[in-house]
Amino acid sequence: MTTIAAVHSLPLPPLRGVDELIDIATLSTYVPVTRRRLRAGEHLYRAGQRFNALYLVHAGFLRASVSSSDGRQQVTGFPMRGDLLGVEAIGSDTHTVDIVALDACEVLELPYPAVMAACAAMASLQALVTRSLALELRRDHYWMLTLGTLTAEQRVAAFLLDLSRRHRALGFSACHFLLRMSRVDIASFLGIKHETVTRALSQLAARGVIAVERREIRVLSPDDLQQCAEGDEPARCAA
Amino acid sequence: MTTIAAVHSLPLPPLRGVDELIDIATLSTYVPVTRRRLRAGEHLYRAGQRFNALYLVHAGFLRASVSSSDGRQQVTGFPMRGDLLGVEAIGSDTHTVDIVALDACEVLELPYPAVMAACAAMASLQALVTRSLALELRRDHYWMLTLGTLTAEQRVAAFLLDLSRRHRALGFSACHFLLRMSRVDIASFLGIKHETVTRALSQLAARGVIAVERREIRVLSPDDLQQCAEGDEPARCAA
DNA sequence: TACCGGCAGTTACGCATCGTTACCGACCGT
DNA sequence: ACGGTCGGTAACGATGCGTAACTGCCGGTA
Repeated sequence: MTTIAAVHSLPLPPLRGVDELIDIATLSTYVPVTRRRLRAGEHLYRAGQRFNALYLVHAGFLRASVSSSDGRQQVTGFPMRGDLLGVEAIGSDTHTVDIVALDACEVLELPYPAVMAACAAMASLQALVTRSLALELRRDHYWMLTLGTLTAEQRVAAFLLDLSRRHRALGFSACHFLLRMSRVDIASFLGIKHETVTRALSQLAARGVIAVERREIRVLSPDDLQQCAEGDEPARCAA
Repeated sequence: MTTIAAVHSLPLPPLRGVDELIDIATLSTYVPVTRRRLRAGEHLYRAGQRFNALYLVHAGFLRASVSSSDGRQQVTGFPMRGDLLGVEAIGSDTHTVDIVALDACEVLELPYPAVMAACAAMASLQALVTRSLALELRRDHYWMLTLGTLTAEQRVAAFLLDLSRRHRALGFSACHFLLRMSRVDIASFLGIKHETVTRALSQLAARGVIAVERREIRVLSPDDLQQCAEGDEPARCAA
């Protein structure tokens, strides 16, 4: 009621204009863009390190996480091609997030003072950075909603659905892909335990919604998966 | 080990430079700042509405929330003086968040195209907006960590601690304040049920850490509260 | 190639935390 | 005085956690 329920299109697309940003950045004489390769397990940067560059993911999959002084750790996302990393450190002098490559990655390093200087000269670049920041914020809101209101199995379904869509947006198959991250990583991201992730995957597989073989996922019925990721029970047979 | 555990100072301070931004904005001939008053329960804006301004909270307390098409709702924060609202809509043409006043509020409305135009002319204003965005992102990361790794009671303790610190940062008392939001709001924010919030508050009160009388909170022992909000059990007597 | 150790993943079982339901009291505005 | 909303408490039960054992894959090594 009231005006219209808040239906912001939730499964947010990755940053548009990746190539646009690449063009802008590389064409700019202000910004000396360097290409950096990472092997699986290698850190792009760690929390506490001095912040002096933004990074645009060009290929590969990564994991972002934060941790507290008492040792707790929380995965906050799984960046892939098109995502701009490091923006959360703007205004701080050190990073607050750990970024680690899950497989072979290639990122473009944009030295920070230079980027900001270029932003002052190029409104389009500034807009791109700001929009990237805002997009990230909306993405976080989506996951807060998901983690705050859904059960363990629904979270896993929502996670797969998100991965599926992001893969499609990058030109990969939406119904057959590889999980680059471990069960533990998924569990941390979703705020549950890794056994529960396994249980949920098995459950979804048992219902024929997906097929799982270790890290290989096949989405057999996207509609059912969508159903599983939503608020209410998907199949209430007899009650 | 490695470099040093990721200990980014977590209970993040509210945006510094509130008055700075006010000055910049009001002094600017580009931005026609208008003051807007809200009564308790009134919306500043709703998800789906056209995005055409940022808002700087000057006085009062508000509640931010997102919701999904299937009716789920999640409180994402409780903005107060110094917070810049609407930034998450940058790059979108409609809002994705609901903002409602919890008591009498006063906000400064900064028409959006004008602000961005002013940003182009004033690097300091641009920096302020960008930093505000990044700060919000780090705040979200902190709450993801808190909600993902702590038990219900620890979350409530962390919530009180955060409120306490924000009050102090604004010049209010850190050990005696009023909850402007209902138990249901707190529960939604923390990803638990309102009865559990009540239980946790009662439990903390029983231990003498705080005193609760409806919405009136007294922090009797800040250190113990801090202890309760941290990873491990605060008091392991015999085991 | 064959062996072996280690890690990731899976499954089962018992249990604790938190959700559910219900009821009651306090405060608010009309 | 009244009804409604909000808050507090308690009993019950289910979701998901902890532990533990087992499997299979992959690395190294001889």
